[in-house]
Amino acid sequence: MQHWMVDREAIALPSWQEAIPNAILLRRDQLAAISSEEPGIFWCRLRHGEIVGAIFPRKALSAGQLLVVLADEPNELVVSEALASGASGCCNTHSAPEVLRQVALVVENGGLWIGQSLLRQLVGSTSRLLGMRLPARSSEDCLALLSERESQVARLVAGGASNKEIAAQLSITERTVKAHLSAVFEKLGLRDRLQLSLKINGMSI
Amino acid sequence: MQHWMVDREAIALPSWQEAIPNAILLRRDQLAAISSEEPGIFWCRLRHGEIVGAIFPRKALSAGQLLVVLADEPNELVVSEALASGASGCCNTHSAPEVLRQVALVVENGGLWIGQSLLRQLVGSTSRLLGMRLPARSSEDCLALLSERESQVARLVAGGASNKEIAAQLSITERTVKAHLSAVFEKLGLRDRLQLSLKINGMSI
DNA sequence: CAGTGAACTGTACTTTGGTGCAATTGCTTG
DNA sequence: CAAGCAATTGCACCAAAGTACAGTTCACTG
Repeated sequence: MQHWMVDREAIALPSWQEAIPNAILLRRDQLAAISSEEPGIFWCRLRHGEIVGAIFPRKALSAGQLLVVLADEPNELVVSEALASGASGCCNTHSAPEVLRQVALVVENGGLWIGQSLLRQLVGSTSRLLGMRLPARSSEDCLALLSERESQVARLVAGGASNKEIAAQLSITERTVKAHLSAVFEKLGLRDRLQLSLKINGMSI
Repeated sequence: MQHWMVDREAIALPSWQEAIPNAILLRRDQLAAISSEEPGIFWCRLRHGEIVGAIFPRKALSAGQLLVVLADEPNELVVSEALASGASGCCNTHSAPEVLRQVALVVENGGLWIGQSLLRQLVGSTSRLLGMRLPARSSEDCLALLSERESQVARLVAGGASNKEIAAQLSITERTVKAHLSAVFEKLGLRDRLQLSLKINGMSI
């Protein structure tokens, strides 16, 4: 997988080079010139006071291209803004090489990565501010009609999983997943998994 | 590093055994008997409605001992409570072995681990509370990539329609609907109509 | 005019999803 | 204990979804 290091001054830190030796270093103004559709990860350094949305519009990313923000001064707001701008991760500019490699691993596999201290901040503020649940979802009502297992399967379907994935996740056969799903469709009066997804996610009756 | 699997019933899932074959399985009531100072990771399964604080007080952990919560029904509140109770990670009870190994790796190195979907929930709620908008590309951004006809088909799919229904609606062949959909999947990097629905409706990715 | 791209369609194929019928296990409750 | 329900799985079958390859038409543009 290709890695691009994007910096205002095109200055690569030693830790970056150690973590990802074969990364391509770019200045921001060279970014437009890269019209490649090649899948890979853009590591974008954010200096003091900058925000991602302004210098790396999310439409600049093709399918299969990911964005990780390296923040000089990481904090709650930077992380939120980065994630909202389509980044798959946000960590400190001066993170150790092992950490950067870890981030790459997680992000490549479709995960989100947030540094430990930042995560604690996020969790902390969420806990403090949350107090109670916001959405009295309609999903609660229909999930209540289902058995425990049916409910698990239904939620996984609602998240976009295939029968094969659900089977692997729950360590059961694909046939069993189908059995549970048929029961769910019957109980909720639905036609297929797409309608189930809409129901669980509160997008329809 | 030692691993302890702690469960109310001392039932080990196959995925756990595959991920960490040499873990020691414990019932919760056997926990007190373990007065070891040995460094390691406690994997504590949380069943429905349970909270960590009640069954695994943080003072039970010695220095060098870490706690990871395996939640049967992971959600925002469970994660918040787990992290607040001193856990270093929280993921789904039925996570795949590769995921569990990934978690172990991160946690052993002093990191915090939260599953991708949970993290998105956390970030989402934080963003909402901070007045930001996470799904900035819910409909418009990704629909902008599509042609007029592709966009129509995509919206109908997002509403739960089948190919046959879409064909009837637009007075074209079912084959043409499939052609448009394949183009949409290609452009947006999606796998099937369910993922498209989630994307259009701003429920995911 | 030549080239391009969107829209449209066909044949044929593979994969995934969903159902019907049947059977086993284990736990719970009258 | 018997009855019932939840969970599990197999086999077979059909329908729906999705892909590969190929082709036409039409409008627009350099």
